Amino acid sequence: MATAIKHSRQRDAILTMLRSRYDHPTAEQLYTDLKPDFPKLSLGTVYRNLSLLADMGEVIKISSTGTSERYDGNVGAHYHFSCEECGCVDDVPIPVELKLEEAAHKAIGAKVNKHSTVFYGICKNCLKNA
Amino acid sequence: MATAIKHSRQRDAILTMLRSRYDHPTAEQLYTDLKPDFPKLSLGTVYRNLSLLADMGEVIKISSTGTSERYDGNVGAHYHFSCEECGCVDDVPIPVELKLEEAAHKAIGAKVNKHSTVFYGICKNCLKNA
DNA sequence: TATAATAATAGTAACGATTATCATTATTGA
DNA sequence: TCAATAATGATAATCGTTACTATTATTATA
Repeated sequence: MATAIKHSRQRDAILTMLRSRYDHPTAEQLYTDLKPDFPKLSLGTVYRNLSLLADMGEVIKISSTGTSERYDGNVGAHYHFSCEECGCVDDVPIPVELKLEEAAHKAIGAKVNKHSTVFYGICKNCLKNA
Repeated sequence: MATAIKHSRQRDAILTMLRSRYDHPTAEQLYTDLKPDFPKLSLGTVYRNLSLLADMGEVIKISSTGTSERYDGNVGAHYHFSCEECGCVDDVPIPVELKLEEAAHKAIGAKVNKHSTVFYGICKNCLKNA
């Protein structure tokens, strides 16, 4: 039988924090920001819970050009923008073209579960400072 | 002044091989497949040239969920599909929605240079074997 | 064609993000 | 309260990628 999942204050805190912010933090950033509340928190615990939450569909992992993965507590379909200058990742509030998934399915015969779109360029802030 | 670029048989071979195949190989795969022709080839050389070629716009780096980056010799705008079962990455031959870039620009005020879309699901082969 | 200047390579060490290990702690059901 | 066991914290290990450096290959010039 599947292993039962037990509650954990750390996991709750990770999910709560992810849902309360919109900067799509890395595991390291979450670790740093949760440290004050959990002085004994371990980075491994953050990673372990993030992948657990991702498996459970509570969290989304954002893979973009750059070193580390970022996480998002908003699991609804939406787009992201990644700044090539400062590395920030923002949400892009425009309607998601879900019909592309159907088109992709027809084109290659695969079962398409989701799609991920990341826009790349220079963010508003970096444009201003240039 | 900028450092001049000298020819290199290795770089040519990497680019030629990338352009001749459609499986979006990793640096490691390219290294393995080029080894017979270049017995002294170094993995570092493959990485160095891939990022050089990417900077020159001759090659595209595909970031998807999974461990290593994949590379594509087709630099035209197109979509990719990543199989959650076998890990293969295929092209998705459907028209690219370039107007999304304009919509993204209007929505967040950023300068949008490009966008990358990856579909996720189960590929045709894996569906057949299931 | 030989030579000098220097970019690129091969080999290897270093690095950083992520995962695995394991003794200890926290959660949960009885 | 207690027993069973999942989760943690601390740390080691892994793996993809980058950096370093002596040697080799390329290229322009004499």
